[in-house]
Parts: sequence; structure tokens; C-alpha cells
Amino acid sequence: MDPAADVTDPLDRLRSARPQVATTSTADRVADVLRGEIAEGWLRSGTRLREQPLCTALAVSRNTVREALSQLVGERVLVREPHRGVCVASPDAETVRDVYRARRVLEPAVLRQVRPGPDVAGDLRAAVTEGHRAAAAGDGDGVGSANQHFHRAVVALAGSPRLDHQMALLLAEMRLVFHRVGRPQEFHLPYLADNEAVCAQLEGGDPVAAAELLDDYLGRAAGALLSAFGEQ
Amino acid sequence: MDPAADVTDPLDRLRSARPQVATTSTADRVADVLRGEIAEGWLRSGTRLREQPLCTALAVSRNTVREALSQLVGERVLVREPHRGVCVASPDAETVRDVYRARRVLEPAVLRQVRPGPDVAGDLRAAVTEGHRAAAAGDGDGVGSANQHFHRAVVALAGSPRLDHQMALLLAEMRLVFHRVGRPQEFHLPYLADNEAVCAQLEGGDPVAAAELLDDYLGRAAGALLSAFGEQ
DNA sequence: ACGGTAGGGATTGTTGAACAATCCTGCAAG
DNA sequence: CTTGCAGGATTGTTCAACAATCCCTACCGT
Repeated sequence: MDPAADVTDPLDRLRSARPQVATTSTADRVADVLRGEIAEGWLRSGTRLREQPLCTALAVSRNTVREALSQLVGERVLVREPHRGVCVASPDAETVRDVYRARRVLEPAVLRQVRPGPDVAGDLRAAVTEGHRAAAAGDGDGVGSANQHFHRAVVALAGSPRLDHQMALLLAEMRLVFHRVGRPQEFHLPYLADNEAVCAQLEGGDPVAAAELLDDYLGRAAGALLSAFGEQ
Repeated sequence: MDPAADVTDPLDRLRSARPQVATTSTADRVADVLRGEIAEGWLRSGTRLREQPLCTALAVSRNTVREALSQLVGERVLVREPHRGVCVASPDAETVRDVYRARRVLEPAVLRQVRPGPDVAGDLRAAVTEGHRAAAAGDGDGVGSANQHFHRAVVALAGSPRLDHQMALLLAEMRLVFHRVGRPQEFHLPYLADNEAVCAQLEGGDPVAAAELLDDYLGRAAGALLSAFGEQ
């Protein structure tokens, strides 16, 4: 079989390897480090990030640190108050409401416009089994990340890099919410069955039913999270 | 009548005035200027933006310019190639495809979940009449911006600041596309009737029909733009 | 004539230091 | 208890410098 049989341009394969070639700037690497520390919960919500300590800790210039911080502020992971510095975002009830408002628009809409076909739900199924495996192993954190993979896979069905990026931002905010609310395990566990159901409906060739299931499921998840915040 | 009768905190009124208090940083103002110049077409696609000339032109430091440029790169208005500088983004056919992919997910989904009620379509109607007025006055540019107002108003129906922001980014990319394709007048004019139809369906209490109209309409618009790009 | 190769200039990436503006803290005075 | 005021700390912004990289051009060998 000719590897280039069904590809218009044989260089297309190389385009996906570009991130490895394009040398990332120092500020980007600093942003990556901070993003990771926040995503994994080492930097809690509200933590103030002073510039000078970051410079010495990461051995980069203050200007580079500021560039990285501005980038993360743009992603809503950090919050900047003028002349007072930046701190890790502290999502409040209104943030949760809006993130779920956006997700309930985005995710069901992607499902609804999926054209049924063989293996359309492949990535969803992989995320579901990943979640089951983590649950069986008692790995609460693994259940959480499997859940994120599931929702990322849902949006990825649209095949739109822009929507993928938007979803990544929303999920990053969700991670902050989960860290803020405490133990994320019991929040993700009950939704394994919902993921399973959505996946099954999609595999069964009924995207609209899958979308309606997901919409209802997201509504319940938002309610549960909001009650955990003490508000409604 | 006590002005503070039904408000828990009388300071709530002041919260909406915060943007006037929060002094914007110099980099933000520089970014605003560049964004405006690009949106109005004074800086065409592909134009290289060197840092030093921008410094002298705007009388700010190179560092501040770099911060503004990074911000606009994050908004996909500029494109940075490492060690080669930034230039105004040149949307290609794949960009148009993806932006419309995202819009066809976003906009109909917002319409579909609108709960009919009195004056839900108020902002849409305002944008439609704005478009008619501009068309009658022969103001092609006005038709274009009225069109943008219409689609912004559609997404605003969701009431989600995050979706509003995402839509603003997509529309900024669309402006680049229109400037790139040449005269935008004849591209917007035929869609006035479509806007009118969508608005009418929504006013008639049938959001789903409005969503389906809009989806079809966006599909046709994408096709027209892509053929203008010489590709399909 | 053609492709490869070194040099020089221009531009970006990054650093370090400096200064003004602003904010926070603690303390004294009313 | 609140107000006003130093003093220190932090941020916002500028400037100057250097290394790294890129672009362009002239040169050279085949």
C-alpha cells in the first residue's frame, strides 16, 4: 500500500510535527510550568504570584515572567488586579454558572451535528473505559482526568481546532473549580454512567438522543457543583 | 420609593462602573489601537509589524509593544513566527472552514435553547433594522457591521460572557477574511433577508426553526466565501 | 549558469537595572 | 473607631545591552 495514496500533499504528515520543530519561547515554557502547577493543584486558588520570587525560582527575567503571567491571565487561569499583582483565579458561583452555560451550548451542539458512522464514538469509548478502569483501581484523580478526556473528545467530534481550544480553556477553569471544592472524586464518579449512556446512544446511531442526555447531565452536574459552593 | 429597597447591597450599583475605575495598562491600550487599525482595514493581511517602528510611532517601550503583540497573537489577529516577527494574520481557506465550523456549532445552538418570551429578539431586530437602514443609505460598510451586530446579538442570547468573548474572536477573524476578499459589501447584502427570516422565526416563538434557518444560512455563507478564495 | 557558502546587517529573544506610580502596613493623632 | 501620614514593598514602564537567529548579498567552485 502506497503511504501517499490518499494524501494530496505528502508534506501534510509533517505539519502535525511542527510543534516539535518550532522552538517554544521562554515565556511559553514558564507559562506551561505555571499552568501545570495550577492544574495539578500545587498552586491553590487565591495564591498570590509575586514576580520577583518567580524570577529567582525559575531563573528567568522579570520581563519574561510578566509575559507568561499575561498569557495565563488571558486564559482566565490567573487574575490580575492593576498595581496589585496576579493570583490564581478563584472561581465563584457565577463562574461555575457561566462555564456550564457555555458547555451546555457547546457540547450538545457538537453531538447533535455528528453524522452517524462507524467508529465515530471511538475516542468517547476510550475515555469511558479509561474512567471505568480508574474507578476500579480506586484512582479518584484518574476518574477526573478520564472525565475531562471524555468531554474533550465530545467537542473534538466537531473537528474544529478553535472549538478544541475553547473547550480546553473551559476545562482548565473546571479544574480550578474542582480543586476549590475539595475532593473531586465523588463529583466525577456518578457521571461515569452518564458518559456511558451518551456514548452508547452515539454508538447506536442517535446523536440527538446523546445530545439531550448530555444536556441534562451537564445541568445536573452544574447543580451539584453549585450546591457544593453553598449557593444556588 | 426607596432606591435600595430590593437590593441586598447598595454597592452593587458601583460594580458595573468598575471598568471606568480600573485603569487600563499601556500594553492594553496599544493592543486596542492595533486591533482597531486591523479591524478597519488600515493594516492589511500579511503586513509585517516590526517592533522598533511601533515603539517610535506609539511612543512606548519595546517591551510594552511586545506585550501588546503577544496579546493579539493570542487572539489570532496576529501571527508570530519565531525570530521572524509578527504579521497581520492571513486567513486561508482552512481558516474560513474552521471559523464557520465553529460558528455553525455555536450560533444555532444558542438559538435552539432560547426560551420564547416577549422581546427576546429585541437586539436581533435592532441589528436587522440597522442593516436595512445602512443598505438603504448605500452604506456597504454599515451593512457589514450591522451583520456583525446581528450575529453577536444571537450569541448574546445565551447570556454567557465566555461565549460572547469567543464570538468576538471569531468575528474579528471574519473581519480579516472580508478585508482579504476585497469589497465586503456584496457579501453581506444578500444575508439581510436571512437575518430578517431568523429574527422573524424567533419573534414567532419558534427558536428551533430559527436555528435551522441560521445553520443553513451559515453553510451558504461559508460556501460563498470559500469560492471567493478560489478553493472549495 | 547554477548551487552552495560565508559574511554583514537587521530583527527578535532575553536579560538586567533603573525609576515612577501605586498599594499595603503600621502607627500616631483626632 | 476612624482618619491621616510615613516607609517599605510591589507593580508598571522605560532604557540599554547582548546573544541568537534570520535575511540578503556577494563570492566561489563546478
